[in-house]
Amino acid sequence: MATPLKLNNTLSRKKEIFEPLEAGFVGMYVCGPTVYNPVHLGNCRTFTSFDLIYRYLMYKGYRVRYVRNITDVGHLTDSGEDKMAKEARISKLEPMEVAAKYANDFHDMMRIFNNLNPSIEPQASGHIIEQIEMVQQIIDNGYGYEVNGSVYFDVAAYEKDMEAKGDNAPHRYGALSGRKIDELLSETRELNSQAEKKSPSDFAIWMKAKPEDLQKWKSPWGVGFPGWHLECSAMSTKYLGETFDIHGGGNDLKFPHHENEIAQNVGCCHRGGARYWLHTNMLLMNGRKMSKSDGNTVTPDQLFTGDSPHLTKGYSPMAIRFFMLQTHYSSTMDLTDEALQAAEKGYLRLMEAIRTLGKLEVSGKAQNETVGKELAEGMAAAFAEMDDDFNTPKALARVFEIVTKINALAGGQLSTDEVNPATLDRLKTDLHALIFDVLGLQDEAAGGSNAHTKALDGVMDVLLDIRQQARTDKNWGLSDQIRDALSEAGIKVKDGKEGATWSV
RNA sequence: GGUCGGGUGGCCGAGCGGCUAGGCAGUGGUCUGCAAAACCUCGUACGGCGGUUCGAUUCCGCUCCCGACCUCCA
Repeated sequence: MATPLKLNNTLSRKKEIFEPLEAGFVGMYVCGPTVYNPVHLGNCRTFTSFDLIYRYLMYKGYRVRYVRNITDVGHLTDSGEDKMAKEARISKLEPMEVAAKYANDFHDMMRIFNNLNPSIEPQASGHIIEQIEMVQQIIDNGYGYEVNGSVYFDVAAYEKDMEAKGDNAPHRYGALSGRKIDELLSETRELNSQAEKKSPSDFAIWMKAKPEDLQKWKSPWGVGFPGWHLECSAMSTKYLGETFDIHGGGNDLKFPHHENEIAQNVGCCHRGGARYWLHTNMLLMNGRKMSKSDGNTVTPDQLFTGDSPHLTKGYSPMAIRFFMLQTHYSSTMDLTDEALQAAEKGYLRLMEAIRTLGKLEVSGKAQNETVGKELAEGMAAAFAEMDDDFNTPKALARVFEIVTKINALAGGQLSTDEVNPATLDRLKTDLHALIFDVLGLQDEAAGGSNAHTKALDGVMDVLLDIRQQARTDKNWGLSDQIRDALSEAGIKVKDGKEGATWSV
């Protein structure tokens, strides 16, 4: 650990040095998807961001427990219907079938983007008992009240106690999202249960079920279901404890979801849950919000196939992942066809350079090893950028400076005498670790070791030998014919100083 | 309307009180039978108007525009 890991804590709005509760261990909770429809591309970006954070924490040597939930109950639409139930009704499925269908879809997409599985992936409907207990505890602590079988969180009562603790109490309601409690209290909102609540800013932690509701459980307050927000408080507490290290999620969840989560945690356990909050920013397309209603949207599958009016072609999952990595997780990211093309080329150049590095041999005969030192410094700088709030765009910038040097060594513009073999080995190890283990990229063009790729290697050797003979004989017609025909077949031939190489 | 975050060269996108981001595209070269690739070179950008400062793209104020949340959405 050359430099300390710093991260931007959205709770304090400051960049802070990360110190886990228990040395060597990290507990991280990330709000997962509500599984009522196919995964949104924005979801992919959010979870890819946390994947990289997860990977980097592990690279730093931490043992990480990464909890990412699946919400399958309690999340209501604006008309007050449960999202799961609505989809179940429309598609004539059991709510659990809806959950399974879209959870599977979600997992498939996570795998395609090479996101690691979390350590634990709890589902809200599987933690009803924990949620009921939490509601009870909140009531017992004086922050919840029951009306007609529903239970609401009493924001005013909560805030009064927090205020009494002093102005700097970190868990005052609104502290995370920058909301002013007075404004929230005076806001009038058209919610279904408005009449039952003492105040508009109160929110349901347990909701009475209507007869037609499909997902409902018995509770001390009658048959009902837990409120959205509660599942995250209950499950993070269960698996990570009343206080844990990192809580993440999309920017749009800051309010009310995360604000309410903190209130529930404190309201139940007198502790606020996470010490560091991380929020990822939104994905735009062509400078505007992705929105189904005006057609300014694209699905992950469309992105792969290119089947969209917004795209000129399809892009591979790793090109897209690389594209995401070129933007900091906390910045809005603008998806455009042009930007994707640029990212794809950059990704391919990076992969090519890593393959070149694998074949590179150096002598280290020169005394000073000047180039070797630059390579080592560049690599250290890249990791230092990762330590600075997971700054992947800057880390990649350092990597591309290394890429140029690798190519120059291979092309003869830089002398291989200037790099020691040990330095080169170290570079190979570190670069692999950063690109594949931490950033989670994969070399899509790298051949496997199966019989077909071996056979292709053999065929290519034969063809390139024939072409080389033709070139020696100055038979340009034949050599160009081979090159053009291979190009047609999707194989690029590149003539280098030490013979030709090829790539798919 | 309220709260918050942005507006950077042709495109995307980092960053910062004075010193090269990086990728892609473009310029001119080197290499090559040609081409591609690779390498070298160049480009002097920070929405507008003021202010603070020896000096601001970077700090402050105002203004315009965009986005997020407040209301379903990562």
